[in-house]
Amino acid sequence: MLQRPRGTRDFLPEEMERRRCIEATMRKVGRGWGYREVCTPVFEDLELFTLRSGEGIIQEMYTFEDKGGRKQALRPEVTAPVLRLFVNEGRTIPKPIRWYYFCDCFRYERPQKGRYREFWQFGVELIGADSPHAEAETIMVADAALRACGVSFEMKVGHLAPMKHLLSGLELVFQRIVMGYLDKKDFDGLAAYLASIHREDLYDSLMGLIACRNVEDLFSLIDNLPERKRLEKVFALLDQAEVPHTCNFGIARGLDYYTGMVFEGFADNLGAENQIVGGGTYRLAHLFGGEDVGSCGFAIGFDRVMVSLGEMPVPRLVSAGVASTEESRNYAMRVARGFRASGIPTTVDLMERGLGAQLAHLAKEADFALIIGRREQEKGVVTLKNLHTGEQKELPVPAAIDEVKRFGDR
RNA sequence: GCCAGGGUGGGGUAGUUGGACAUCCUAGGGGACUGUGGAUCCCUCGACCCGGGUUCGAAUCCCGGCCCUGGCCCCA
Repeated sequence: MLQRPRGTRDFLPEEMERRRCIEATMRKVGRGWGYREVCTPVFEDLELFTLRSGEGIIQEMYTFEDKGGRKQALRPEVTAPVLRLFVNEGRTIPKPIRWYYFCDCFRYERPQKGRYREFWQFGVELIGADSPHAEAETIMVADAALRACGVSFEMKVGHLAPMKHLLSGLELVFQRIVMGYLDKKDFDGLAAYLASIHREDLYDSLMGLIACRNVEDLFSLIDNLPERKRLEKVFALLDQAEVPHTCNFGIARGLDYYTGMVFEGFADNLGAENQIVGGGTYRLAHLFGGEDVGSCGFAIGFDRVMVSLGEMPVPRLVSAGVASTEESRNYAMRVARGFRASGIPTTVDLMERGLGAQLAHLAKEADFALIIGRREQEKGVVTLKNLHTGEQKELPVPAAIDEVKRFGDR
């Protein structure tokens, strides 16, 4: 038998309803902060992603050559496509640009809990602004989105400037290696590496830096940081907005295009793959031939949010189904049309079953049964049966519709 | 790429010191039943992950692969 590709998932209606509900919550938060949805192709020129992240990522992407010989890739993330979109079409849009997206992405990696080869990301990009207010807003939106969904998480906020300041005496390649060790929390490896390049002196200050838990700690360690004012402002804004967070100046985010504030959020109840959001301030547009605009953004791992939330109940549309005798079928169809026109999902029997069997089936799927036979047809009414309580009464169609609506969505 | 544990009808399971038609529940389909049946009765569909090997005989033992679940690595 054919099976679905490794690392992918099928979703049955119940789970889809749960996913759509959470998705709608995220969209609503994004929209509420003034972000509007954009959509980019599911595949792009491979170069778009290697420009952003380096050749090394090719082995973790779904790549292919199209019939014209072009090297293509399924998108492994959405920031690069959105910035490409900005460079192509966004130049004349007034800044700052607030965009959000909800897209599926693809990575060829070994699947495990919270990691799939096809996964969904909700993210925002704030293009053309990287002020402290912009940086703070980005974190606030991420926080609001996760909070609205009911996720329990911890937000760690940092800034690249202090670390770059400490490492300013090193060449860029060495800086990256050091930041790699710090990102992995491999302190033994770090010490060994620093020794190998004869910069043991950096070890203590680096360890001091990552031990900082607030800006006061930080500036007692480094008092001549040029970015001091803006950094203080970001954290002050977060405090004023009462966005819970911890400071962590060891966040390196492993990429060169991040330029300032960086942040990561971790779900409280997940295993190895517990990072549910990541973002920061970056400069990327110039790589794609655009103007060099500062931007901020984040991406939420939607599937991890779903894993973290578990099996929560979701409001469901109240639904009805017609149980009718064959002779009254035409009248029943008319009644069903009226219910549907009022926004109530309504089914009719397709199996030519008896009235009893129709009711038996409806009891498993619907909230209300609309029993329709000769009696109802002659009087122009419907017998409305609440399938949860078993109560039933004869009502004119409009009154029956009101009754179902009054029952409300569950 | 590495480590551990697992794969029996659609879902959940019994059975593995090798031995007959592979157990049960549930879901699905058909019929009886024709104004209340989420019922009852009858019938039915449907599985040992794949490929080799050992053996008279393999769901059961061995090897390889695939997939699943965790973890490591990576994580844009």
